[in-house]
Amino acid sequence: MRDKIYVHVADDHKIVIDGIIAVLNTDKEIELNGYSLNGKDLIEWVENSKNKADVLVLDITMPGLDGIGVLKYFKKNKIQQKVIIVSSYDDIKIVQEMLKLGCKGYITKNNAGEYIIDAIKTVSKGEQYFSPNIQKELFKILSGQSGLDGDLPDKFLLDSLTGRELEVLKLITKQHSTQEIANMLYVSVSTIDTHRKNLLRKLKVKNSVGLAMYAVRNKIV
Amino acid sequence: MRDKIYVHVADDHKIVIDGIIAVLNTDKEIELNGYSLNGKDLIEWVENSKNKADVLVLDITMPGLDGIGVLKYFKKNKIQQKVIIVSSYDDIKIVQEMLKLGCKGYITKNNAGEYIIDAIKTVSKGEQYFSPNIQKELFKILSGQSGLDGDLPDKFLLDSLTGRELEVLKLITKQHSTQEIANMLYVSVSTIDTHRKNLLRKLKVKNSVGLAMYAVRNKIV
DNA sequence: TGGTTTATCCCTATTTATAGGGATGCTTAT
DNA sequence: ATAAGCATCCCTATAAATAGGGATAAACCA
Repeated sequence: MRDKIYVHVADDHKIVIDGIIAVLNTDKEIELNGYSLNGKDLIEWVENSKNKADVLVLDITMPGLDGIGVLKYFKKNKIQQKVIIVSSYDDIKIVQEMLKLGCKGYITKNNAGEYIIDAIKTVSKGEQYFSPNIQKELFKILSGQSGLDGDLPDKFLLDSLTGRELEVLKLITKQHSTQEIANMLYVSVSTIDTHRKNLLRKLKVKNSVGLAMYAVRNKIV
Repeated sequence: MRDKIYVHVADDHKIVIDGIIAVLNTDKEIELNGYSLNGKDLIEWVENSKNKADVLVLDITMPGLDGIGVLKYFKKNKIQQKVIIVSSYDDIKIVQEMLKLGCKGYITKNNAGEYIIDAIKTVSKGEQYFSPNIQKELFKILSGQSGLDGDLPDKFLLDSLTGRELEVLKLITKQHSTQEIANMLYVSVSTIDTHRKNLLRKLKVKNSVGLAMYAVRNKIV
């Protein structure tokens, strides 16, 4: 067993990585073992580094392949990695989603600095770690005070869209009519109508303007 | 004149502040003079600190009162503060908007660490500073390579909208129908129809989705 | 004062979008 | 193997948006 805990960090904002590095440097047991600015680089690093990191610290939101995508990749390819999610979201449903995907720890960005060292040490021992505010939420669930029947935030609605729906959504944001989209995709107007209907339902918006707003706010376009 | 440059940072994510602090600590000329986690706290600090900071470093997106709101407050109350915006957005129109509101520097988050010290030193001397990627965009604008042969930049289109049209545009982006908007503004459907018609013409877009895209891209919403 | 803009309203007509419903092959996952 | 999800298509209706046109009172500014 190594005497140090090797950590790899991934976040699309370099300044956040700088912050994490600054915090991690205060602890002599923890050693930073490189960082990645997006999910693709991270996976490449993991695949090529022969598992040189004990713990991965990931942001959820990254351009291209994000934290969710990385966890999915790990799950699919049966890669055993201890992952701590650092996220802006303090929504308990997202935490659950991440846990399902196999992450071992979850801390929110607003108090990451305080708890990240604890999180890394705990997770490296094979245990789970959640920052206190998340723990509080988890406790609410266990004690039956939750609102688990509520809605998931936008980011997770996006996951529920099929490839075709996403394609149609993009064309809608380009101001194309249903007829035009049907022509472009060589299908009937009915088909696009159905796709749009499903989009409205899934994204819980009222009309095509809502679809456009959703798309632009979630950086689909 | 003081021998050090005093800096105050505001960002809703503590970890980002940690990152900025870590970077600023590498320079002995710069001294951190507190931080705020939201716009309200920042303004309070500025009002009560008798201008003890030479430069303010602000995130655009913060809960409650954000960077934009802070700049507007400064402008309205004629508070002279050198503000550097640190933002995730690299959209030139947002930069323009910030400049109009009186900010002196603009750097993107993805390379904030690299340029923030330069930015602070430059701005503290009374000059403006933009990170290289933003400079590049600005240069494109100035050299007329930004686009389009004949079309006015969005910013000028925006100026041509009347107050009422802007109001209607905002309600459209909130997914309200013409009928609903008419009820809200206590006017007839015909009136809103006319406003929408004029919006489509002035902004040169095809439909309400186009209006929404315009609005969100120009930070109207 | 006279011209311009703004906000308001109306008409006709066509096209598009929204809201239900149901149905059928085809692939994917358990 | 059988259930679930996906992409495709159809039907009936109504609501809403788009595209022309024109009109008027009030406010604004030169």
